[in-house]
Amino acid sequence: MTRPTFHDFKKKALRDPGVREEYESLAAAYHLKKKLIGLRKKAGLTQEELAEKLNTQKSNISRLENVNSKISPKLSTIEEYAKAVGFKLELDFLPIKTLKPHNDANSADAKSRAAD
Amino acid sequence: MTRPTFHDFKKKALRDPGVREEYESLAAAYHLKKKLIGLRKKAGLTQEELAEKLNTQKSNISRLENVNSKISPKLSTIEEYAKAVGFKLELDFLPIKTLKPHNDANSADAKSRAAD
DNA sequence: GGATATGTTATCATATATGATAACCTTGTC
DNA sequence: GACAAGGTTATCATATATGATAACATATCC
Repeated sequence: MTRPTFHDFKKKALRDPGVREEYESLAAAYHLKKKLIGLRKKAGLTQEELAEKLNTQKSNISRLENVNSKISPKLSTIEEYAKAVGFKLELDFLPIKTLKPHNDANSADAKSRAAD
Repeated sequence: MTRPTFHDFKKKALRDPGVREEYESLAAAYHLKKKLIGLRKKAGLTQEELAEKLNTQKSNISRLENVNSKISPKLSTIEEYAKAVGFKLELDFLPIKTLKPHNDANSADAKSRAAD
């Protein structure tokens, strides 16, 4: 694959505190939905086709993907969506960085990554 | 009642090919709850203390963490929990290895992922 | 224009997560 | 035994995600 993975991008981007801040804010709401759309299209599926795989309606897929909708989906919904488009959802818990006045070269952030 | 350990659960689940399909999500759910408990304890909080930080009741925290509960929490619930114990939730989508139609009895599929 | 494909929005019904209260169970301490 | 701390379970009320149907909007193609 020529494109950098999300992990690669993330790793690099998070080194920059400015980028990190934006990343954090986007992560929750906006990023997920764009991510889902991207995965679905990568799988070559329309909303209607995906809806059929998930035994639901295209309007519900639209609502899930729509940035304007304020819903916070259930975990299982995202998991099923991911599986239907060929991906597995993984949850990572990253320690919240308490910004110290000066931080050394090797921040312990990535090391103390708390996910499996 | 006695709660099943993860190994008990895994053995039982993998023994029956019929539940193989379900294994991923169930294991993920089991893992999540264990993960949450670990993070809370690492933060040095009791269920009651965490409940207070989240403006809710300890019984609700228990329900969320309890393996026996069949709920699939909202993403926002997990996010808020994580934040309250000092972590940030990140979602990653990992491509599912597409298996060849060669499915004999001991496919290593679930095995490789189940390793912890 | 008419038709098709894709996605959106509105609305209602239903399922389920969460809030809240109370009772209960262990374990430990006195 | 009495008590407290930490966690569990049951139950009800409420909030909200999801299921379902229909109408609408835009393209695109004939």
